Amino acid sequence: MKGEANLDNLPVIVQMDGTILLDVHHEKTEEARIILAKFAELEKSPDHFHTYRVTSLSLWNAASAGHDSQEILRELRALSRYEVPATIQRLIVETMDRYGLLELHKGENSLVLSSKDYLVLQEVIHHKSIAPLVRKMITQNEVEVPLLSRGTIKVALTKMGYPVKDMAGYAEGEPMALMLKTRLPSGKSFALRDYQIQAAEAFHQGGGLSGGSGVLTLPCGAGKTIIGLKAMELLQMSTLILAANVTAARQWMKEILEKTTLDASQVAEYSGESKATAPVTVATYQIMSYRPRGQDHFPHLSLLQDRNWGLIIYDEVHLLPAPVFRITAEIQAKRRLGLTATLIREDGREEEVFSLIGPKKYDVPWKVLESQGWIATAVCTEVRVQLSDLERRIYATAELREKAHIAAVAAEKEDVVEELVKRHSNESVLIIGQYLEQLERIANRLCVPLISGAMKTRERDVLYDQFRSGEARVLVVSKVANFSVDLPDASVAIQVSGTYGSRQEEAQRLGRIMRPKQEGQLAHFYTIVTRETKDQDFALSRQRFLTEQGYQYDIVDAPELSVEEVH
DNA sequence: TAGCTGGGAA
DNA sequence: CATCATCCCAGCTA
Repeated sequence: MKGEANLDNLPVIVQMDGTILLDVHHEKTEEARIILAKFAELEKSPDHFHTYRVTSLSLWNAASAGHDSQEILRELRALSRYEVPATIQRLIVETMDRYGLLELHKGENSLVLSSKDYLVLQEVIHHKSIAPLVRKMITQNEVEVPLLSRGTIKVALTKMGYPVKDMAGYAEGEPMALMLKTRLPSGKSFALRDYQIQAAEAFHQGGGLSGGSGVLTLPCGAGKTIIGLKAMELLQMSTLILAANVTAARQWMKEILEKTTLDASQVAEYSGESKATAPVTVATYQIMSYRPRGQDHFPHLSLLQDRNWGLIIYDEVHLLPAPVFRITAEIQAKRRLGLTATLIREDGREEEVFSLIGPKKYDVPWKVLESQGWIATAVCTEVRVQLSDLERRIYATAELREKAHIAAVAAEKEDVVEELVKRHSNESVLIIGQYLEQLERIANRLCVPLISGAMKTRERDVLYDQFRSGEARVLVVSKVANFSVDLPDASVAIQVSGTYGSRQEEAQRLGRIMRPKQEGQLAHFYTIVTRETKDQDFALSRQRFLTEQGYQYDIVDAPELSVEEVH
């Protein structure tokens, strides 16, 4: 397996079982990564070869984003060291070509499920999950399905491997005139970036048919809100926006008032605090999924149907809770836009996002935005520490569930934090972790403030302001860092511990330092990991998403940290 | 009526 | 795999 590096070699090896190996030490690695990201998911990222896997979903998303199977094959062949196995070529072509084999159209007071290939249609309508939904045959190639089954049938068809292209169109919502401003209240001129326009148009194109529902995946800091506003401008219809928390909801309202011609009377917040509605209403996921104790209905969920929305925006669609999925299945005639930095859900319900919100319409790899200067160039480093002898003894005898905790709060991590803060003595530093006791110790040792969930919003704001102005250079933050939109940007982030293997958490945290820096200045992301423990497994799993996006982690052992670094 | 606190959910 | 978040509501005070 040792790379007898012949420079003419190519970086990719496609194996018989459908996994794809990527040689990490090859001049074409970065180029290959961008291509693989279109249609494959990164599975493992050990030191020398990264493993990708093509899944049905990754291929259908690729198909939906406008790539065709021949293009994918051509690019894959051009990167492959050996011939791509015929079975894998066939798998890619067959899976991708299945997307669009079935279509859903609008009929008279019903839906029409059709296929060019009547055998495929026969096969699916006799399946036990589909058969009860079929009302009658129309022709050999078409069957009638009730309007109300639109969501159910899409989920069922995806599950059985035949994703249907939904061409049944949308209900026109209540009209609402708005335009994006070209000059902001501050006096600054305002224009969308090319990729923002492309993303909004990728969502909208096809107008009433295939366009109008789908997901856009863009890095943190790429301006997802602005793309949402552009979609609203393209549609000119009343809009319901669902956000992950109240702060994010208010951020949307602020941006709408600042960047569009809508005024305050046309924008409302629907949350625990305010139950207002308006042509543009912003609500939280939590209020949608609120259920009084002991009852089985969701009193606020009807907001989705109460008004004649022309568009529903699902911000951070990877966080969408189960009840909202359920109701979304019932409102498939409404246009839906999902926005996220990652399609990964830690609960594995990616298929439902695909079926019910829509397939992926557009994405930009982080590295591409980095090369265009829209986000900072980040250097990721994994620093490995060891348990002390005492800790090791405790670890050895601890119960499985205790082990992760012990490894995560290893004392040596705190030395490393101090060292890193010293090294970046002229930069703003965020120290992010999960265990409060550990964070408290770090804050005390460095004499810097700690922000945790227990701290009142008002107090947090004071500290955020000090951090922004440079009065405070270092902040220690708990999981609030994962959600708080108000958390100021920094140029260095140090992660001391994280949730199990949450990939999206890692992405959020890196996002904290992604705002473009002054000429030539780099952003630094450190993650501190305890060697030979659970901590290391978790770290690997967390890093998968960013590796997929083209980031590489340099691995450094803690004692060597003080050695002069070359950057 | 606003503002705080505590419980419960997932 | 447990922990720490968040949000929503009810109930209290003034």
